[in-house]
This record gives sequence, C-alpha cells and structure tokens, in this order.
Amino acid sequence: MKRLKKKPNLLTCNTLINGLIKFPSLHSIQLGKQVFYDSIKLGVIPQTTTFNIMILGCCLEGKFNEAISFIGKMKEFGCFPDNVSYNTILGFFCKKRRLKEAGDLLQDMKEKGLIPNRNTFNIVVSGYCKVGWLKEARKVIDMMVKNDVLPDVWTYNMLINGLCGEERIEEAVKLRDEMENLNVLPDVVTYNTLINGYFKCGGSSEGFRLVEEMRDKGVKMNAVTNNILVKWYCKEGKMDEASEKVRVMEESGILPDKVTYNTLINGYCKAGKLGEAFEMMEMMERKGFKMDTITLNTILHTLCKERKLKEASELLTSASNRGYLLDEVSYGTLLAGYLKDGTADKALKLWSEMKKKEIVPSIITYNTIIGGLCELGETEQAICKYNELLRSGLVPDSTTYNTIIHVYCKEGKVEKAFELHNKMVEKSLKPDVFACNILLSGLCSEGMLEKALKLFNTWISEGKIIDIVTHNTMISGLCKEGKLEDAFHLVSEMKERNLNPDHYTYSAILGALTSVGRTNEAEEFMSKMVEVENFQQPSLQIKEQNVKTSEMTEVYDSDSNACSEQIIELCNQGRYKDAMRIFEASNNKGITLNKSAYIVLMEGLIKRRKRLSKAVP
DNA sequence: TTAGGGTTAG
Repeated sequence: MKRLKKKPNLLTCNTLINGLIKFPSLHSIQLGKQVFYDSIKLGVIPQTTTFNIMILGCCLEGKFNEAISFIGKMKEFGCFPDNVSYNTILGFFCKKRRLKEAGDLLQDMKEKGLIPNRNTFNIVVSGYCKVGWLKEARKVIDMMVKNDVLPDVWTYNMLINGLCGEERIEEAVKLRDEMENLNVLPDVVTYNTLINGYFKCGGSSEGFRLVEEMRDKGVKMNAVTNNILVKWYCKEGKMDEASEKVRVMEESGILPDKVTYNTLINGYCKAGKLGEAFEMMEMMERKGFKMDTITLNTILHTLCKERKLKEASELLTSASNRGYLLDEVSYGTLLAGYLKDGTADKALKLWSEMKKKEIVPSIITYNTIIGGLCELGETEQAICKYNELLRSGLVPDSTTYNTIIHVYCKEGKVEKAFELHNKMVEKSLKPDVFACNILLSGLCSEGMLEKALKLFNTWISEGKIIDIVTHNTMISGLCKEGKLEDAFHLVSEMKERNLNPDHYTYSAILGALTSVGRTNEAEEFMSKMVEVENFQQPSLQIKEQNVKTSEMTEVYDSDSNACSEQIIELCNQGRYKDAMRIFEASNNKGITLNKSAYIVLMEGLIKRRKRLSKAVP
C-alpha cells in the first residue's frame, strides 16, 4: 500500500499496529510505530484508539515520556485522550512502582475533566498494594464505594495479593470469605494468589489444601497454578518432583509455557545441576519458546554466583548485540556480582552505563547498590544513591530503610536513624526484627542504654518478634554498663522464650565477670560456654562434610575432564555444533561434565542467535 | 482494534 501510495482504511492500520505491538518479537514495536507514521503520510487520520495503541507500545518499551507526549499530540489530529489513554500509562507506572509519576498523571487526568472509572481505581489499588501501602489501598476502595463504583473480583484479588506480599496470609483468606459473602465469587486468580501466598509463608499443606478446594468448587486450574506448584518444588530442591509435575500437567492438558521452562531452568541452576539446566534451555527452544530476558538473567546470575564475572560481563554485551532485551535486572545482577567481589568502581561504572541507556533501576537494584556500597565502607556513595532514589519517585521498602538505618547507627547518628524509623512507620511499613536489632545496637554502642531498654520493652509489649540477636545485643549492652544482674535476668528470660544462649551471649557475660574480678563465676560460665561450643561442634562438622561432598562432585574422572576441555575449546573457537556433538556423545555414555563446560554450552546457546547488523530499524 | 489482578530472573 505504501509503495502504491494507497490510503489504507483506519481499521486496517489500527489492527496492523496493534498486532505488531503485541507480537512479542524484536523491533516489532518500532515497526508498529513506523506503520503509524507511514499511515499519516498516506493521509490516514488517526483516532483516539490509534493513539491508545501507540501509547501501549511506548509503555511496553518502557518509554513513558514518549507515551505521555502522545497524549499531547492527539489534539493536532482533532481527537482527545480518554480513560484508556491514561489508564494504560497509569497501569505501567504502578507496575513499576513509580507512584509519584502515577500520582502526577492522575492529577493531569482529572484536570482534563476525565472521571476515573473502575479500571482507574483498580490500577491505583494495585499500585498501593505493590508497595505495601495497604491502608491507602483500602481508602481507595472506600472511595470507590462512595462513588458508586463497586469493587469487583479484580479489586479484591489485588488487595489479597497485597496482604500475601506482607505475609498476612490469614487476613488474605478472611478477605476471600468476605468477598464471597458480598457475592463476588473468587476465581482462579484468587486461588492462585492464595496458594502462592501460603507457599511463600511456609504453609505448604494449606496451599495444597486450597488446590483441592478449588477443584471441589469447580474453579479450573490453569498454567499459572501449575507454575506456582513447580516453583514450590524447585524452591524445596525437589527437582525430580518438579519435572514430574510438569509431565503430569501436560498429560492433563495444561501445557507448560515460557514461565514453566524458566522456572525449571532457574531451579536446576540453583541446585547446581547445570547440565539439566542446559537441557531445559534446549527443550524450551525445541518446543518453540524463545529464550528471553529472564532466561538470560538467570544465566547471568549463575555466572555471577560461580564468580565468573568476566564471562557475565561479556555475555551482557554479546546478548545485547544479538537482540536480547537487557533490562534493569540484567544490570542489577552483574552489579551485585561486582559488589560482592569488592569492586565498587566496576559496579559504579556499570550503574552509569545503565543510566546512559535510559534503563530505570527498580527499588531492588537501588537496594543492591546501596547495600553493597555500605558493605564496602563506601558510606558517602551509598547515601548519595539513597538520595537519588528518593528523587526518582520510587518508594523505598523495608530493606532500603534497614540499610540506611544501619549506616546511620554505624556512624553514631542514632537520632537520624530514629527519624528514618519513624518515617518507615508513617509509611505503614512495619519495622521488623532486623530494624529493631540495628536500632538497639546503635543505642547501646552510643551509651544510650536506657533508651535501648525502653525500645526493647515496647517491642516485647507490642508482641513483636525478637530473636537471639535482640537478646545478645541487650545483654552485651547491659554488661558494658556493668549491669550484670540485669544481664543474668535477661539470659533466663531468653531461655523462657525458648531461645538458647549461644557463644555471643556467654562471651559478653564472661567478659563482664572477669573485668569486675568475679573469677569463680567466670570459670563456671566458661565451662558452660565450652558446653555450648561442644554442642555446636557436630553441626559444624556436618557443614564441613557438606562442603567436602560438594567439592567431591567437582572432582571428575579423566573422561569427564577430557570431554569438558574439548567442549570449552570448541566453543571458544566458535565451533558450537562440534561442541554439541561431543556433549551428546558424552551424555549418551553417562559422563557428567564439569560446571565450566555446561556454562560455555549455555552461553553458546544464547549466542547462537545471529548477531544483529549495526543498522537497527 | 485500545486500559486493570495471579506464575519465572536479582
């Protein structure tokens, strides 16, 4: 049509653009945009729907500014943005937890005279739930009722998911009952959310009970249910059961999808079974699922875990040249690898590289860099990134707060630490036992024992969880101030709470006793300490044994070594097909290769995709 | 032909 200079019909254009944008292939979104501009040149007048499809495309690419600019462009063509235009962008902002930008957009929407509909409300509820602001989510639901927009099964499902995210599974189940009473029937998503929630909180038997329940109630399981179960088996290290589950599901007509394969690949990598992970990557492609960003990120993580940072960095570059989409997780993964390796300079360089590519870090990546820099003693740099995070409009989570509170305490800025703690509470984030321990240790090391005791007692009276570290922190604080009797008292309280004193407890007390010359008691404690150490000995031995066995698996026979070396050499020469032949032959002989060989095979599989020409459309 | 929930990577 373009060649014949014929003007296409608007519906044809919309359908074509929509198809391209939703078709998950490389550059198809850019192609969709090309069709949009070509159509205009051919005289087609786009309508709101056309713009909305373009907006979706921009959002899928993560180009939010461009998406917003389309809202402005509509006027030139005599049309106006509608709820769909705004809800699309709003949804993506919420998905990415960029609440500040979402709020600004909502304001703009209202100024344009558009009235939020049920979708708009539901998107806002999902945004609040994603960052754990459940009180705010509830407020939105109240507002919905006031505006005569009744919450539906989507609204409830999101709130249930929010509760599960906070590990408040009992309340989530209660909400499910509540919705049933209001005649909003739970669907497969409700069940999937709750099953996943139970698995997350360690309630696997309740999770499986819900699987039965949904069957009894006639709610059909789907691929997502399957994937949640497979994930659980993987997490438990039950890889045989995980793959058996996939086989059984397949027989019952629920076909594995991309998520299933990625879950299994990750499971095998985590279990150190790299050969099986590689086979699963091959299987995925054979079944017609292209490996994607998540597969790539899984392999990147495995490389980093194996401390093969050079390989990871090379894979990041070459995968990008081969058209894999890199995202902030890809960068965040390598970033974590560098930080763990102690190379802050490389991590910071990668951070700026990511920013230059306009890839926006999520809260997890911010937490990685902030925590990593703190660990390496680069406090100033860490605070700098924290400030950058606050400016970005992302919402800090409890990991962020705990990290910064820890830094403040370490620097003796206890007041600042408490300010942050209060802010955390304000944001309806519940300070956990980590936050408590950090604050207590900050107070004790600044000699503010009274305040520490007050916090400790408040914490207990509120029924919050405390652990051995909490007790040890207080005990050593008391010992440092010479309050030995109080320390003894706390040791017995600790035992009453079924927490066994460990060698930190005893050495704190021992130190205090010797420094005031109570040598007899000190000796008595010493023997107790030895008992504890002896008691710990067997578990230490088991650990050592484990280390040995895992090392043992690294010892391969000469056949294995020869094959592995040959494969690595062939891959290095770019002779992937020959390497595969050796792999298949050794597989048939039942030879297990060493990890490095599997890793080069995995890299090879990713790199097999043709290198893109430099002129990208 | 356009917008909202649950599953995979750190």
